[in-house]
Amino acid sequence: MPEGPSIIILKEETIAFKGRKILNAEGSTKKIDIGDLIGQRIIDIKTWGKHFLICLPKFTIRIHLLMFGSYRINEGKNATPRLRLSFSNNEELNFYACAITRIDRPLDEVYDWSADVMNKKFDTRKANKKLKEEPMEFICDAILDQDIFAGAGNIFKNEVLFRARIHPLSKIGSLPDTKRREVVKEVIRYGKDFLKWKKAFVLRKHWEAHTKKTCPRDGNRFTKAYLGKTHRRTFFCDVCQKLYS
DNA sequence: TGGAATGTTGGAAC
DNA sequence: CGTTCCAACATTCC
Repeated sequence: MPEGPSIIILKEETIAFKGRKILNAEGSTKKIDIGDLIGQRIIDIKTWGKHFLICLPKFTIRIHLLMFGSYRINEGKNATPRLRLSFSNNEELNFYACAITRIDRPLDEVYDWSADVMNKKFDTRKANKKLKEEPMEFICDAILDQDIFAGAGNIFKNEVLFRARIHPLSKIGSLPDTKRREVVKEVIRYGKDFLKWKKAFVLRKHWEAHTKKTCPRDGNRFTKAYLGKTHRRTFFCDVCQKLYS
């Protein structure tokens, strides 16, 4: 479900609930006091990276779908929702297997919108600067760093490195300037492609590296390895993806 | 059918 | 005290 573009789709599907009053709230979440939501009006719906944000007058509900989270709009499914919001006209929002937290501070204090790869305010120069400040980091870790690329996930990582022809264990500090900038550019470009393809239900069809066995460029067998700080699965071509070390 | 996967967190270990 | 490591969580698919 959940890399940045999927959360954009979630927002588009729920933005009509902006202005609606929550008539009832229930669910199995223990991280927030659900009773506080009842009677509140949704004043906005926002996203930051993989965070889905339901803004109420005095606080915000943050929903993170993690790896397995899901949602249903105006219907349920055969599972206990972590959070269900009910509205007039029998309309409802259901969220399952997600992490829910409450944010009491102003969102502009909590979030740097210019780090969100799906936000038009994303600041390419800042991202480049942050990358430069971590020369010893592997590039595969940097792409997953939500402080630099909020919303980018493991699919982004594999696809972006393939597009830029960079080996995942390249050190940031060893990348030529043009290559480092290319990474930033490709993250944003892949975000747009991801959103477009996901909406058309053809995301997987367009994977060039993620889960793939052979390189579409040269036919070489992809390497699959669990790399970086978080040991996430990484697919890459030893032939065409250059190691900068 | 056991294992793995688009992810994060919190606490233990050092 | 900072950093690193890992278990835990939870659902779906092959």
